[in-house]
Amino acid sequence: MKRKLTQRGRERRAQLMERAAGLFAAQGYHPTSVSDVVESLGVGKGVFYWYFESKEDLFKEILSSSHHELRRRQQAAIGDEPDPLRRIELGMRASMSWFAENRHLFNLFGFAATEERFRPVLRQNEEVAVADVVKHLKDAMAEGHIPDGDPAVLAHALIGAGRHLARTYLYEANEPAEAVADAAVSFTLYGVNGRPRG
Amino acid sequence: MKRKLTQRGRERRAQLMERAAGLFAAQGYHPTSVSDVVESLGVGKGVFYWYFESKEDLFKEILSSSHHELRRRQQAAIGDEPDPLRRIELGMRASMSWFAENRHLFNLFGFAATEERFRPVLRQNEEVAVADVVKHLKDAMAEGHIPDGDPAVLAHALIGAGRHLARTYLYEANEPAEAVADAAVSFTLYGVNGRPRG
Amino acid sequence: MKRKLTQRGRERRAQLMERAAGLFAAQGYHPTSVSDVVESLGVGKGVFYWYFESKEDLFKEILSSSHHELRRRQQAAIGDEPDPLRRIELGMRASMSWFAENRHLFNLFGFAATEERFRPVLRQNEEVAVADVVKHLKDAMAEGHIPDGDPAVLAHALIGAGRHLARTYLYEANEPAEAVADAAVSFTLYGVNGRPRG
Amino acid sequence: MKRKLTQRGRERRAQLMERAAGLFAAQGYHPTSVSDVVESLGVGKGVFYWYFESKEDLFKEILSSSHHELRRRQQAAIGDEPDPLRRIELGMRASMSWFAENRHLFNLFGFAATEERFRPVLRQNEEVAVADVVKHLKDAMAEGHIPDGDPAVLAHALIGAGRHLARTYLYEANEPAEAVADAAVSFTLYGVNGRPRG
DNA sequence: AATGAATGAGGATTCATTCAT
DNA sequence: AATGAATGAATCCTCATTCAT
Repeated sequence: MKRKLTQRGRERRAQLMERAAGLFAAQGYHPTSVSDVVESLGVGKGVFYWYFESKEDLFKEILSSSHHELRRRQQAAIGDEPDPLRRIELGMRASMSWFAENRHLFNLFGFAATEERFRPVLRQNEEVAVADVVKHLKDAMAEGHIPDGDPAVLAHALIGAGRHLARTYLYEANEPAEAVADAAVSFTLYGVNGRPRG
Repeated sequence: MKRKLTQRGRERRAQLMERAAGLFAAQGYHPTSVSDVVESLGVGKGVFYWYFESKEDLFKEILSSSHHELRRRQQAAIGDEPDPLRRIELGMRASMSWFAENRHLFNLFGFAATEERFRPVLRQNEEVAVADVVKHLKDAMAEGHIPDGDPAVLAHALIGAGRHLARTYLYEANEPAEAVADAAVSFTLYGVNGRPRG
Repeated sequence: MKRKLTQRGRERRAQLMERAAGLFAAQGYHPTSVSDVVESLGVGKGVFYWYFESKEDLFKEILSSSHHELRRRQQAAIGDEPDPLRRIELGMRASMSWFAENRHLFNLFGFAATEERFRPVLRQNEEVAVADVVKHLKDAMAEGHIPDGDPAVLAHALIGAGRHLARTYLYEANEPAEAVADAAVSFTLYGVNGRPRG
Repeated sequence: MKRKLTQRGRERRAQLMERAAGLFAAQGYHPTSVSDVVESLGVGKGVFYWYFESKEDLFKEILSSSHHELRRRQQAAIGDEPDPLRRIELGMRASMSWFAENRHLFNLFGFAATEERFRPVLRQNEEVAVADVVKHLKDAMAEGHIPDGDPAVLAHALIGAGRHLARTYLYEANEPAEAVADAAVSFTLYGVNGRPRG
């Protein structure tokens, strides 16, 4: 598959993904047909299969490319900040603002978890995310900012907490991203340190 | 619809629901066909439509009847316990053990949230659950066990926390129900009281 | 099949036929299910198959028994009237009043003509009706009331005209039966004689 | 729906309609399945739903497009004939020859009258037909060719008579179209004038 | 790159009919 | 005579995918 795409081709592809993500989130993956997607863009069906191997493939692409995008946001926010705990905070804030802008994706990830064939993508996203955080945590430990411990467990907890807060307060309760980010950061660092810093 | 069912009929119906719930949880709602369900029971396709109006109807039935069952478990556990906080604790423990036995339902509820037509059922379940807890909380406030506050907010928090812990530790991490129940109870009462009791 | 039926049995059977005729006329033969019929009477499905071999059989029964009923009405009206032309007139008037009372059957006969399997019943009804009229016409010719001619052709014309007038004015235009009968009788005798009797 | 069709597409669509009309007429609407139609053309099932929304939709299309075709025939026959009574005659003759070529449609229209959902289409066809004739009748009255009267009533009578003659003599008795047309025209003009023109 | 057309397996649902009680 | 339950073929329709142009 892997076509070489022109600029225009890349735009078309992105357009299809975005439209599909919106429809999947609104109506569900299965209730949304490939026809729905292409018709809503006013193009023929061939277009779809020019850019994607299958509907399933498209969905997986959405899942992983969303994660890529989120990660780019985190990295941009972190820049070359030297303090590892501060890097974690910046990443968390960036994530929260991205979640806020992409609330509809919660449904997609929620759905993906219910079918076996999509779980591998979720797992892979997860691994990448954990590895990122683990890196900062190890640095923090090495530099003595936080007590030693299993960085993977901490990373999972941290990510899980952030995601849960996002889902609960951004998606379900519609709170402002700023406030949720504050809560997440505070909880995160508390948790990481084991107790409030005096 | 509303048929008069004999004993045998009620059993068949329950059997269909249980089998369908299992398949839906394992493969997803859409990928599971009505044929899958009836064939796995070795009965004709008509049987399904004798007991349910549609596949959608069956799924809604599963959602709400699961909630009914959970609630029966809570009520049985609570009995006529007079202390309202203790009632909450008993309810939480009962829920946790039910969650442990019905881990597969997490997938169903997760999926239900992704399609508009199923959300009303979820909302209704939620309302009932909240009302139950609110009752106990009001009693606890009236009797001076906990400070006054908005009982609905507390109830939501309590239920949300319990459900999240269950999903995280029972479903994803496979911890023993007992341990998770302890954590949930402790967290719950902390939260309710605003601080640890000395 | 041919069961020996008790009085109650005959009533049940008649009740089923009447209800079915009503539903068939209102919704169409195919869109009306056997379940519709029995449910609308609040009885089980077994009842239906106790009295009729099949849905098709029931419909044929309705067609031919309706015709029987009409014929009984005609014969009762004719009694032992000696004048053959008067017998035709009385038969026509009786038919018209029966048509008026059973307007809904037009739909059934109209439908029956569209499916091959029901046409034989219609044809048989037709033959009986024609034979009846032919008898009177032959008498009228023998007695010199009308000129000789092919009585079968005349009978067909006569029946066709009557039926068309009934459909047009009773069913579609909702005219009173009396008036339509007058028109039919007048037309009929005109036609038979070739010109008005001075 | 409303697709843009290529030449080939329009042909396919017409082919489907013609084949379906034939099968519906021969076997009845309900006994003819969508599979029957597509299989008899050796095409896939999806083709049907590419061109029609549903079986019901197709049937309605047949009903109204048949009427359109008949009307086109009438208009072609009438051309720019200036005499309104002559226009009616030409229309009647054209209709009769079209009826003769499309005898099978009698069954379809007969069936359509037996189910509520199809009656609106029949009614609409009727209205158009009546309006056409009314126009000519009004002209004829204005020009003094026929006495004043309610043109709608006359139009209904005229159409009804023509249709009945067609059904009786073309469809049931298989007479030649010419002869039936003569009879219809003669009857029609007699009727319109109230008596033969000297 | 893109379109209209076509495929055909698969899915939900209906329903005439039969069966056990 | 009658009921609730069961059967399973048949039906309409959908839709991911492919093809010809």
